Amino acid sequence: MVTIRDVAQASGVHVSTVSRTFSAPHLVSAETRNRVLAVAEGLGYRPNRAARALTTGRTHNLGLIVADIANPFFPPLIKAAQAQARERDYHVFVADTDENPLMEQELIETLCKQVDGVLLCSPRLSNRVIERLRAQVPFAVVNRRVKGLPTVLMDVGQGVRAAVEHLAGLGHRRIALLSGPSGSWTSEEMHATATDAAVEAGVDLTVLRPNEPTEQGGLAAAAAVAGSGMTGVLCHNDLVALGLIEGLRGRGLDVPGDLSVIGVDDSLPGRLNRPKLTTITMPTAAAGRMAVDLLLAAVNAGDAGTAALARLETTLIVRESTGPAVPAAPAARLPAGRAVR
Amino acid sequence: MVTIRDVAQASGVHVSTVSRTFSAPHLVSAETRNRVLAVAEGLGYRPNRAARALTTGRTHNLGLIVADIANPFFPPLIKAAQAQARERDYHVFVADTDENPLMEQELIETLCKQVDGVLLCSPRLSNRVIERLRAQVPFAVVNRRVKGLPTVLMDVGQGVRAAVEHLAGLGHRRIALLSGPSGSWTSEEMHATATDAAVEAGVDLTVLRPNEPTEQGGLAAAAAVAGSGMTGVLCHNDLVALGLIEGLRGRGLDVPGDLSVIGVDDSLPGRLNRPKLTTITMPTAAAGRMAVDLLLAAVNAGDAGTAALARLETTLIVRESTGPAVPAAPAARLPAGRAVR
DNA sequence: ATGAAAGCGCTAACAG
DNA sequence: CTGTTAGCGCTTTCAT
Repeated sequence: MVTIRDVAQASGVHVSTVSRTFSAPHLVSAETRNRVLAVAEGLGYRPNRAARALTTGRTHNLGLIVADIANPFFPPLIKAAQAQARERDYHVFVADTDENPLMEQELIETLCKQVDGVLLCSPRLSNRVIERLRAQVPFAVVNRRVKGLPTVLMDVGQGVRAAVEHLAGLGHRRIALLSGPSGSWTSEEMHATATDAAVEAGVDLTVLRPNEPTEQGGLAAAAAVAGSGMTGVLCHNDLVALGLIEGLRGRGLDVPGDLSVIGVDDSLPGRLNRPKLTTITMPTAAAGRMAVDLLLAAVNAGDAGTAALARLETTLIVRESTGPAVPAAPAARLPAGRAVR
Repeated sequence: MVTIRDVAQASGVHVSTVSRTFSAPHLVSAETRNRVLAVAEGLGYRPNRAARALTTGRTHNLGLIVADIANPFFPPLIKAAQAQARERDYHVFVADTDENPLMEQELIETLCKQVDGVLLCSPRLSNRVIERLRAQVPFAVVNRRVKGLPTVLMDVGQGVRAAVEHLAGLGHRRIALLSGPSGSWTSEEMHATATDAAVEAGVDLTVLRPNEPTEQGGLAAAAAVAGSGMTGVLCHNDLVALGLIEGLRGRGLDVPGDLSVIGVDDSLPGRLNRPKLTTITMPTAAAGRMAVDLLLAAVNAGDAGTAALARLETTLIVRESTGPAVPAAPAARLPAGRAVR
């Protein structure tokens, strides 16, 4: 292993000069700097960040904790966060908690010594625990409100409102919300906004909860939806929507012919599905970048700065899984298109 | 920050005793050990891994480098690798190269000082460079053959052979291989095996290459496939297959009615698609676990051990995107089902 | 602008 | 079994 000492020796200067060449180049004469740089290059020298961390207290590492790497919601976020971090000369540890709060806590505690900050994505941990842990290491949070922490929220409410209006506009009078796990900020937000929007649009909303946030959850919910008279369904995410469509199909129901289904995430499976899923985009990549920047800002500000809160817009993308309502029961048949409102 | 020194002071022993309590407990009397442990617990002491690394030379970190986190092939592998690593008390840096070899090299070089080993997944780097870099840090490789390096191969050949036989059995006489980027081990392997298998099965194989390994690549290839007389297509991965199906559909061609399409990966989008994609499973999770274990073995053996090579089996999963061949041209109509062989 | 020296948190011989 | 000491690679005063 080639160290700062080797470089110093080979270029005939003291170690501190080499150190400065890398961490405070302006304090070194151009001539010396170039010589040192050349020698370092030749020797293949790379600063040891761990050793540097020991003196500076800065590891230049970040921790990124997610519930489930394999959930298609996360990869774009991870990718963006990791890219943004590297842009800022940070490396990132990625850890998966398997949706387990204890694992999450354990992870934070073992990771915190090697990172300058931790990014929590849709954490399952209680706010209480997060607030306690926060003494150990700076946090930033995605899709969760924790008092005083830098936060990035993907404002699913906007999209939900648009989705409800879209369904109402297509003549759907009875709609369902297939809610996700309770305790999730996104779930609560969806629930609250959908309830409001339904009242405003004059449609009837039934909340079915909680559902596994997976294809299985959607599949299982098909039983409750089919034959219930509800013709429009807003699902917790694309996976649930896809599962629901599958389950409905198994019961001889067509989407969008018989029912309209909307997902959330704008994930790859939804885009590739037939019918292409009408969905609410979650700006996951932007959230990842943003969160890294807020986290880094918090890290560099110490406890000084006020915690930033970024709300990212979501929008409804209308594709093929929604269409005009077809009354299931002998109800008044409405003209196709915008019947209500 | 609470250090080993604080614990030593508070429990009335010397720092080295505290150190031993954590890194070599058997060298400390039960009584002392318990006292130290209790004090440490009370103070919330956590060993600083970076500092430890400085003396031991072991960081207990691993680097995991992939071409594209958002490609659905990788997340299950990342998840499994990361879980396995944690099981062994290792943390993992995850980095995305954006399919860029230079980025890959740069990443390896900056990461290598903070990790005990690097896991390269489907690397885009040339073997020459990898072999040079290997002096810096131990490697393990997934889906690439590099002389002397611990390797995990997902033996796509088995699946490809089965796929070709499956198509032949369904009466397809002219089949296409939508190959991926050249230089990829998996691509080459698919190419070689498909060629062999086609000869053995007595079918005509046309290789279309190279294609972007994405939905777009498949979509673009639809033009070349439609009306070519080829009725069975084996694609580089599920995404390509899905794109192809989409493109075919746009040209009024039905899958599996008019053509049969097979993917590779058994990814989520393929499972959720209609028709459900016939595909070759890639045991990505197993590969991730395995690769971590081989890497750790290499790390602990120094340069001693012989480089292990693990070949993981792949198998064909027949779902809905393949069916009996329907001769496009006035060829002899064969009985449905297994017509050939 | 550069050198000297101390020290970050921890481990690893070596004594005792 | 425990204390002493030196040092990992690097940064950072403080001198010069």
